[in-house]
Amino acid sequence: MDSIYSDMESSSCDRFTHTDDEDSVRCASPEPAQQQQKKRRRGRVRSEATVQVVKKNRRLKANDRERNRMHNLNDALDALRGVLPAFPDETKLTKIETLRFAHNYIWALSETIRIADLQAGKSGDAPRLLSTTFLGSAPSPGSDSCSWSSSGSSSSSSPAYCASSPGSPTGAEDYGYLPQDALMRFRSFVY
DNA sequence: TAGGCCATCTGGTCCT
DNA sequence: AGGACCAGATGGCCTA
Repeated sequence: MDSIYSDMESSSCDRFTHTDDEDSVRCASPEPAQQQQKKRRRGRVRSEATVQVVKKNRRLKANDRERNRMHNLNDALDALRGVLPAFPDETKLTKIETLRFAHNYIWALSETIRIADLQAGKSGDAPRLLSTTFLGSAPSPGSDSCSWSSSGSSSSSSPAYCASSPGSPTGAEDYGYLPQDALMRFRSFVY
């Protein structure tokens, strides 16, 4: 990072001079005083060096905003991790794992509610769906595990990420979005 | 050491 | 004009 800026300064404005007491950057003026006065009278004429300084400051501000934006995004991801079922000693889910897991989790909850509505007052099967959906033994709407996707208004469609790497929510042994041992513990947790 | 994940910088584009 | 958003590039850290 420092190298980038030092690069910028050295290459784009070789008239820059650095003062020892501050971080500011200045450009030495090679022009005679008379010429400078003319420019000043004409108004908003900026030297090339000044333009470079302005550009650099804008870039630094933009970097700062971008950093904050990404921090906000990460905070939101952390909040999402916080509401997903997890274990205290579990390693933190990666970003993509968090998103996929959340997607599947929401779908499973929706399915649970739907089944519960359908079987209201009949049986206590609904709570089992949540666990079986995550853990691989959920009944699949299609014979192949992941060829089905959420399209249209069907509430029983599977997560759209089903077929995407790294994991399939319906394959018993392939759960790229959750560590294997976590799945084993999650199984007992949900049940 | 290769590969995965992440933070950051950067330039482009769109919007207000 | 300036800010938000996005995607690509880059380099650091960690793990198998």
